[in-house]
Amino acid sequence: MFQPLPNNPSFPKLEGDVLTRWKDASIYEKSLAKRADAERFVFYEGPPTANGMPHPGHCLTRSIKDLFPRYKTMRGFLCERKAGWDTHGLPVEVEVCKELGIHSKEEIEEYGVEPFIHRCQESVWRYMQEWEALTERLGFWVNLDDAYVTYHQSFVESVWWSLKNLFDRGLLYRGHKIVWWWAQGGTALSAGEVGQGYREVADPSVFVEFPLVDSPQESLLVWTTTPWTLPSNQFAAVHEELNYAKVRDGETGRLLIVAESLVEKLAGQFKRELVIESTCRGSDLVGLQYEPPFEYFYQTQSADSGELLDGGQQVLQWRVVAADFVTTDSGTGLVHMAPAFGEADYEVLVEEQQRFAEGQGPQLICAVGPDGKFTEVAENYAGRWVKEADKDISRELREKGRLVMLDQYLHDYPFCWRADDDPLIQYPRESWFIRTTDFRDDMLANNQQINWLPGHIKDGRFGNFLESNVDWALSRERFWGTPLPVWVCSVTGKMEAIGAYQELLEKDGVRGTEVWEDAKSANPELSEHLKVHKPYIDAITYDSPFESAGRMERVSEVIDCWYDSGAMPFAQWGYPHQNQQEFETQFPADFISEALDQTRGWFYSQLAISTMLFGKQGDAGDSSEYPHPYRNCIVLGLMLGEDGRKMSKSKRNYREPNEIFDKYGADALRWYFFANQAPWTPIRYKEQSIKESIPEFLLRLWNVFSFFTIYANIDGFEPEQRLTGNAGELSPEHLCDVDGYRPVSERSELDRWVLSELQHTLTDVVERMDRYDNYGAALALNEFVDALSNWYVRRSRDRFWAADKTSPEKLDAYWTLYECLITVTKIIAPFVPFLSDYMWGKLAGVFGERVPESVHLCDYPSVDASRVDVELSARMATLREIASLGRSARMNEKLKVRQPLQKVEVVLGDDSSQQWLQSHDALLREELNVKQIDYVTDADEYIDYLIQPNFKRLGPRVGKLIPQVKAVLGAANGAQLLGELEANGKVVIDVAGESIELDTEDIQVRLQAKDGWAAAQGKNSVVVLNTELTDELIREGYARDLIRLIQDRRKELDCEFTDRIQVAIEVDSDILAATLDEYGETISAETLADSVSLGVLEVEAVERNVAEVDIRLFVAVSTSAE
RNA sequence: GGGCGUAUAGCUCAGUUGGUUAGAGCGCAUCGCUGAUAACGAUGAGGUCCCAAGUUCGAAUCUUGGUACGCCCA
Repeated sequence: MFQPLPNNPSFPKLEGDVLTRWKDASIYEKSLAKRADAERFVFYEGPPTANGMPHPGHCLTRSIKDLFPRYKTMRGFLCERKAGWDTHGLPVEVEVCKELGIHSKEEIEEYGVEPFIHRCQESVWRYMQEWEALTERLGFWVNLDDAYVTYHQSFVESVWWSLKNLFDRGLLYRGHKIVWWWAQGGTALSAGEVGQGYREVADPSVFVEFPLVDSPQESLLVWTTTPWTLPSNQFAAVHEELNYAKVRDGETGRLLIVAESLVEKLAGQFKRELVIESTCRGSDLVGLQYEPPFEYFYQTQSADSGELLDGGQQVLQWRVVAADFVTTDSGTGLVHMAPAFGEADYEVLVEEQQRFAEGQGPQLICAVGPDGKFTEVAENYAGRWVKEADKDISRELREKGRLVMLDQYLHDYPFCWRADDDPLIQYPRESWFIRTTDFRDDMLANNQQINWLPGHIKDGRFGNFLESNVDWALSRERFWGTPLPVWVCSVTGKMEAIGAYQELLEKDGVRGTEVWEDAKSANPELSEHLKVHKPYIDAITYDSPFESAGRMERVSEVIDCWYDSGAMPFAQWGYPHQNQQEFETQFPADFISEALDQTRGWFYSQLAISTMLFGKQGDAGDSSEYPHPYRNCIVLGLMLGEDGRKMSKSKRNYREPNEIFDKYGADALRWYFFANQAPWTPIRYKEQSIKESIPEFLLRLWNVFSFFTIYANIDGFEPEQRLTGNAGELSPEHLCDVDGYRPVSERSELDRWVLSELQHTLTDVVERMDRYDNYGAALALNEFVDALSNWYVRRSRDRFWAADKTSPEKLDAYWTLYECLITVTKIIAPFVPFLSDYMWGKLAGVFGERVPESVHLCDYPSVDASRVDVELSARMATLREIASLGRSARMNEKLKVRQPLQKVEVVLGDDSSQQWLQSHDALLREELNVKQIDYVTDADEYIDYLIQPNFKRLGPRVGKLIPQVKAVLGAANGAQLLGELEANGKVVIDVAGESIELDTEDIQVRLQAKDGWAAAQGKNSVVVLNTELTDELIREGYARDLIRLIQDRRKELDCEFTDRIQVAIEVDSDILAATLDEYGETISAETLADSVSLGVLEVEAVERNVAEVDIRLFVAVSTSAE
């Protein structure tokens, strides 16, 4: 016997019970053990960081990350799921700084790097419990006990190994990077931090003349909003393709060179006449030398020149160069270049350097120190904060006669998010780079083989990003990160990279290890992993192999934490120092998924590192075939709040995951994620939508499930008694020998239909899930559950309620529904793992140990194509369409279903199903409440046959004639044409002088009900009602009205359904009185009434209305059930 | 400024290689059911498929150009 179900299911509670069972019985571990020898499906966990609270976006990624591994496991693969944690980086440091109430790097150093690092390491786990709780509550099966952690020694050493590999191949180098620099704090800010600090300010807007060396009365006119960068000017840039004009300044009489298209605009701005004297191309200007606005560098370097690679000499700087980014949107079409203070400017410098022979090109000049103040070189401004010097610089330029115009310019400019008043400046810092640009083509080739979902990522966002690849700026001048494993010789400056801690210890003359040992003995609690971190690792030095007097000391930087995460495919195993085999069997990943924001993050870092190490040019592995390290990648959309805007704690525009779990449950949330939209569309996280996934799917399934258990128990349907021995996984092959389980072919059509639909659904789901299309799969499932509930169960009620508990038909119904439920339970297991396992527990649990203890230990049902009956499916669809059309026609005629009708006539577009439909008359009669159904072939009376060409078929054949074919067919006598077609198998029509032969496939028939009939038309059929009502039919209708009113009243009176009642009706209507007379028995039987009479009872009367006649209804409860 | 994406019913979203009646859920209206019942079902109203031009016999779908919004980058 099945365990009775609670009346009102509480999904959250049920999920709690399931979770407990999973944990107590180690179901996850068993699911892996079962596949121990199976083919692998490799999944990589993109490590989240546990020093922030998990939010709804993480629920989405974790749901998707759970769905496919569960699915693949049930499909027979071994899918290990190693968790991981991203633990390094600036966000951790910032958290700790907040705690300590400090900001700048200096303050951290004052506080002490050592205690600071200790705090970072502790802080990393701050929200660990919340993360673990959420992971578990959501049903994300992942091995948290064996998680990889990016600060762990083994992980760090793997990263070192990879960096040493790159270093040894000459792919790691030092260069400059222009960063957003917080001068007061002495630190660079990440893009994210910079983005937070933009605000609108007014900066000076200056137009400055750069007189040409060879023609001092002519000047280049440039524009800048940062006058303080002018002393560090090195070039002026033009666009080669633009037209430039020499204009006479009406006020000074000087010649200015500006973009031609801007002359008018500038004249207006300067409020002076600018007369064009001549024009030229930008390319004509390239190479011209000019005099920069300040002398500081010019006075000593103006004559410096170098040897060009393609021969000849050229002056190094203060000349015009070409650059593509020059536009005429603002400014003058000529751009002042100070490579120290702009990334684009710096790139120009690098390009220029590359034109010269090694060591001969222009060097970066910079008149500003890291503190944001002018250095000694800028004589009169030395020691002044750059922004504050803007005014004086402008004044000096005016005095020199170089300033054409000074104005104010409103724009957005970044400030430090930690110190509102400090504007950031762009500033060059020395930095380590990885030469990823050498691998651009390899990465592109690798990318081409990746299956991206959605597909546009490949050649869109991600492909474009790879196309415009620049070298990876790897180093960070920070504290909590993987130390860059490069040691420098104190004498020669030569360097080498170290690939493991042990390797370091084995160096000659190694010293400094005691710093860690002392710290550890002073505080034995310290994590061993810290010894590979700052400051301990910095203390370790060794004898230089390059110079006997030299010592090797580590460079001070740590690395970008994106490198850590990108290294996880091998670093999670500590490869190659250990676990070689684990790495090899778990590389590359079959499946990963993260949100769109990881395009330049984890998706890139993984691809880049893998391509460099294991790709065609790599030497670290067996240059596996592309793609690696991941084959399929679902890129999730961003998650938005209730209002469609960014989720924001302060706006409170979203619900906390825990609140959702408590109110609706994890399955509701998961189903909402899987079944509401393609996963890559930006998802609106709305409580209402999550709530709605319950009645839409979960509850509907639950109701079928509940219906089954109730009646199975009433009827004593006990599958566990009928099946002896091992029950397998209750698949068809195990059920087929069971007592009372008839072969499907012997069962009723409805049974065969629903089982066919089930198979069809399964086929669809498998096919879609294999393509990583969870949305399509969920839609198919939803449709099946709807069909099961609203057609199969509804149409099978009679059999479930039949008195004969042992009839084969009744048993068929139970076995069919049981099988459907069992199979659905398995199919939905990866989607809604809680409800499915709960259902498994109830439905299969009756077999005790003869079946797997959890649905998650089952195989995914296997597709049995022989059970799919396409014809039956189509016929049933037509039947359902007819039923629906009948209801629609009644609605239009305002003939409610309670009113019986004598007859409907059904016209079929295609009569091949007619016989079959006729054999289901009873069903249709009941659905439509009619006495008789006629199938009509000659239906000219009711309908027009609209004949249309089959466009898809005929289009290619007749091309331009299609409109005329359509017209000819439309004008033809449809019935006649069809008759001819039927008789000859073809018709010939004349169109524009050509005869075209058409067969049945070439046309499509549409039925159009004629006016004046109570008819409704569908795709395949038309249903015409006979609306003529006899007194007899009317009385029958009234009887049903009365029954309903009485039932309503019973409900109002809170009757138990076994309560007997007495009914009296007071009415002034002959026909109603006659109805009562005629149908008294029926009414009594339907309403459990002991008596039904005309008149009154000594109880409260209710006013009601039947057929627009007022009645007073008396219902008295005569006995109560025990 | 560049790249990518999105725009379809009141709301949230589907729409399969272009095929002539564009779908679902929610909401709304009407009706039904009352032995799955604090549920459920049916039917219906509701659409210039953002705009414009083009390709085509035929465009929500393809092309181009706009507009709006989002994300990434500068």
